Amino acid sequence: MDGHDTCGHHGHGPAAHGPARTAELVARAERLAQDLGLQFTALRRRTLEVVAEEGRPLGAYDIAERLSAPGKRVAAVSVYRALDFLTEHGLVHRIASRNAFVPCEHGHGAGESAVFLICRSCGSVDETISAEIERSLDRTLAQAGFKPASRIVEIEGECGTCQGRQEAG
Amino acid sequence: MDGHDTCGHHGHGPAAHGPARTAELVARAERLAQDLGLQFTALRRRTLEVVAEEGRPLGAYDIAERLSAPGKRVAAVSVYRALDFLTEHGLVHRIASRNAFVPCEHGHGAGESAVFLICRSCGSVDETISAEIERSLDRTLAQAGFKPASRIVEIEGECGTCQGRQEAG
DNA sequence: GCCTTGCCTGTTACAGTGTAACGATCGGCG
DNA sequence: CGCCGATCGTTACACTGTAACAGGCAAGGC
Ligand SMILES: [Zn+2]
Ligand SMILES: [Zn+2]
Ligand SMILES: [Zn+2]
Ligand SMILES: [Zn+2]
Repeated sequence: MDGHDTCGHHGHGPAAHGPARTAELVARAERLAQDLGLQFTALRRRTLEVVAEEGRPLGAYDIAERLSAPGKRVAAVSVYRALDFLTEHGLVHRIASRNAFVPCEHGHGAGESAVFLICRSCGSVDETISAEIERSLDRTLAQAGFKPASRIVEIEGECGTCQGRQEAG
Repeated sequence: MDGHDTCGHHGHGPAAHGPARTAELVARAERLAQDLGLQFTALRRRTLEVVAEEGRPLGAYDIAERLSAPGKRVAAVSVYRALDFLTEHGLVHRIASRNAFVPCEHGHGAGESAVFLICRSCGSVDETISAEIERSLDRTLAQAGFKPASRIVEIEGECGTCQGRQEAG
């Protein structure tokens, strides 16, 4: 019953989606690993937490920097491998137009594809699911005789919060 | 009356869209430059021709290589600038998921956004326009209070030609 | 216990993508 | 001529992503 709630703040600050969302995602990852016999390792967990706690798309090198400590440096290549795992299982999504990653906000199956609304002003990314868009796409693909495997739908523009801000300012 | 004709071959070979399509695109560019008082320079023209004559998405560095002659090397940065011009005016499109560029096949206005069907087997890219998808997207965006500026819709999968090929082979 | 196997991670090196900055060139205009 | 704007050449650099190889570690068979 949440739909596309957008959380009301849109990431105007580092607080992001909060620890609640993060814990939810981690729990989902643990269930998933349990069920499929996969390893939800410490690196994968920390990578997921970093992505989930940031309120905007993060590059792999940014993630590596956040995971690194003065004595313990995490190389970007390790982050890429963790991100491969997380994206394959739908825990994070890659934003192709930004070369960056965001946490999944919906727990959708592999069949449902998401629409990403990317704000040019504040950099927030909102993930929504629309059955109507799915149907339109499926119809067009069937008509063209094209068998889809993965879908990328990314809209750049201005989110509701930033529109109000500009009008008021 | 062409719609999404797909040309029947889907780029299975270097012949691409043929010189006819290329000339058509160049003519469109010249009209556009004439009307808006822009400069359709030699570099921009040659870049457009290279992209149009290839039957698959080309990277900027590939384009630079094709434009270079033994004594005259074209740097990638120049190609990027030419591509900026061409994409801004809808003559070529950038495929975000491939970091590559394809010629526009439709002459659509800035308002109409395209759907790109990218075949994983043969690498061809088919550009289609669907008013139905546009409407679905607009409705979803309006509902979310999001003001769109540009849209990216890229579907990866298998084109009709390659499906038939695999069944038959 | 010990060895093998598979998976994950660390490390290095490298290829590919994209941009910033500066200077030269060219054409239009007073 | 001198100025100005746009384009282009050149260099240098930052960012993104992958290949290849070595070490660690847990599980399972002997
Ligand atoms: Zn998701
Ligand atoms: Zn915003
Ligand atoms: Zn087009
Ligand atoms: Zn194909």
